[in-house]
Amino acid sequence: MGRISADIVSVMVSVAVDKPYSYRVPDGMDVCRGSVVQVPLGPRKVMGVVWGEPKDQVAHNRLKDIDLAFDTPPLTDELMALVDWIAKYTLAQPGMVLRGVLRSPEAFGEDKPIAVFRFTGELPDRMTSARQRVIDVMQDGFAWQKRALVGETGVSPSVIEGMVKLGVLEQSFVPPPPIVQPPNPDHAPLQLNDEQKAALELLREHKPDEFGVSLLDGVTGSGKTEVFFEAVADCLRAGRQAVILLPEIALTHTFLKRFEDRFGARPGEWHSDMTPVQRARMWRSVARGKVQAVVGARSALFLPYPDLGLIVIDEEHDTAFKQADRVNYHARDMAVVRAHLAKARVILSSATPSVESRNNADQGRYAHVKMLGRFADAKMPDITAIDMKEDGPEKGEWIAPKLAREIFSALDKKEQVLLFLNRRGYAPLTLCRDCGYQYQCPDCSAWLVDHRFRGVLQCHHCGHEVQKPKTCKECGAEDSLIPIGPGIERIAEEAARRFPEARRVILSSDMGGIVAARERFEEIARGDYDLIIGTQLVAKGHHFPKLNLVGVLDADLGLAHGDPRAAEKTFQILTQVTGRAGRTGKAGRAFLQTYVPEHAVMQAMVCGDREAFYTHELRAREAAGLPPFGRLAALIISATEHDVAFGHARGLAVMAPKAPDEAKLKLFGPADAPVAMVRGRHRVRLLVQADKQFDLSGYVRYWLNEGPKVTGNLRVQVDIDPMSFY
DNA sequence: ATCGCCGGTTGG
DNA sequence: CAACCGGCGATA
Repeated sequence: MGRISADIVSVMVSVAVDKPYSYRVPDGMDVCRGSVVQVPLGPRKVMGVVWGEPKDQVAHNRLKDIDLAFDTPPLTDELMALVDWIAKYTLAQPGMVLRGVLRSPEAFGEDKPIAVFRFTGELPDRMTSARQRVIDVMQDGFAWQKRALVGETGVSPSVIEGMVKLGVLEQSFVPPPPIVQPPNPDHAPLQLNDEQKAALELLREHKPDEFGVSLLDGVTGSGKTEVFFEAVADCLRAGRQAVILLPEIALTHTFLKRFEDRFGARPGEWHSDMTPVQRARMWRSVARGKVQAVVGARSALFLPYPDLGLIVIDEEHDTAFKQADRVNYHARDMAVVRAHLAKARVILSSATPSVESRNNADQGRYAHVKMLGRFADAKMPDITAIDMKEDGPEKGEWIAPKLAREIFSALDKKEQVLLFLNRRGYAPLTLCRDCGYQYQCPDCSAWLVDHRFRGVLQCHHCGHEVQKPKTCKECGAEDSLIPIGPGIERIAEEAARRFPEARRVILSSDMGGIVAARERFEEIARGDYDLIIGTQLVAKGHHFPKLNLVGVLDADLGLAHGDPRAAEKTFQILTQVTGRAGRTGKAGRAFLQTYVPEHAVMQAMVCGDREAFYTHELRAREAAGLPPFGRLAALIISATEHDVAFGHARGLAVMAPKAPDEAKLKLFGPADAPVAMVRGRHRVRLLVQADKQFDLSGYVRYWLNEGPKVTGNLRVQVDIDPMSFY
């Protein structure tokens, strides 16, 4: 459309409405498709984007004027098409998807000029020592910011103001410096080994201005980052922007430093602990083409790059890329969509690719770039399974004797040891020895987890907490509560008892947030600790060069549950966590405590045979028609009354439209969800399975439109391509 | 008669 | 999504 001559346009507002609204363009305002505007909507003002010509006729007296058009480049057709595509695919309202693009309303102000001071050459009538010091540092003739000047000279700000009044200094305003310096693709190219060179050549088979996806499938320590940095350099040389998406927790100072070392400038950063002002500046700078490379968490995918050329998804298998609230999207899949629209390239990097990506590579849809680490100094860890049925720990202990012996010997040799247990708190269940009462969350079907450090029992689904009672709240018995099963705090307690000499640290996501966790990672890498006791968090952390022994206390994780991805998740986390051992030069060792040593996942781990795992898992998925060979959609119907939720779900089930035979449509449920109640809402689940080719989004949309009306406190959540099944 | 809460509707 | 509107039960 370009320049719009019509005086009425359609505007997508960043509110949960399902289609664009019409607005009048006031005289003298200039807008085009993609213009970011503010419009009145009912009693308030909201952000929106001019989506095109008006589609529907709106009565003239109801039309309102656009308030203002922001001074920012219009959104590209590519980004607008992405919003439409995601809305259609995930069944979210397009306005809500747009909200993820226009993250901060502040983004559209101007950059504030900054005040600087210069020495005029005039001397004050009365010289003081403070004034002299200021003049001394300003002899260089450069402009100084007040803050810097105060820091340099130690004088108070009022001295500077006084010197301005006397005409000794003059104040002026300059535009703020760019948010980042441009990265230089040729700053410090890395020395690649033969395997890395070969991988880079394969990546380069995709032309820089065409769509293409590569799976960079390389074992831990094979040097994938260096390889995709070179692909980023190629993209920058072609004059297009590149973005690297990381799971939030992996977005550390260390990663940014590596980028800076390679490109001579920091990348644009985008993550959750930026202030709104930083966010606004970054958004604006990206939109104006002043940022060539961004490193960020999942939402960095939605920044307004003028000409995006490369998207790297590091740790592509990580479930953190799936957003589970508001709009249900998987950043990895949406990256492929965006790249398709932008004629850009995608690199999916992982040591444990998702089964989906692996299958796409096997089928030739993605280029499969393998790095098996034969040329790097990385050695595969030597993994042993400990059969808990035969060689389990003593009663009241969780560390098997064999593992304990290994820990002693590693500590003797001054090697770091990691004990991994994916369970926060002290004990997952508390019960009364006298009456048998199990402490349960009042609002969820879940046990309350004993968090002994804080003295509370906590629900891990809704966060509900109670002080741990002295007497049983059911029978009143004193000191009768006993912890059942281990959590990370209990392992720490056992470790303190058995390895008192070791310098120990606990790492868990409920202990201080992302920033604290990153600090701990750096201390660990420096060697400040001998024994690291951690949850999932440590698997995603950074490289620990001094770590040589890993003990996985419960390798079975969620294998027993009905989650179709349980085996994959277990394989990925075990590979990651055992891969923490012995990364520099020599092979580390890992021990898996398991009740099912014969399970395919354990066998693949022990034999170091990742291919065996993928072959086995792909075969199992194909036989069951599960992703990537079939498609799934999950519907969670919830309400405060169980019967209401269940009744609605049953109503939906009987109304399910017929699909053609080749769709291979199967409907499961309704059934209570595995976690049947969360935050006081009963949850009932419907699961739809269909052929890979079938338009499942379209089917579900039609179904919900035709089905019974959602009223009262009923809620129907749709999750296309669900990743978890709780 | 009035207040406050809830659920449902609307917004151009 | 957020504001508003109307209905209804609790309250003065």
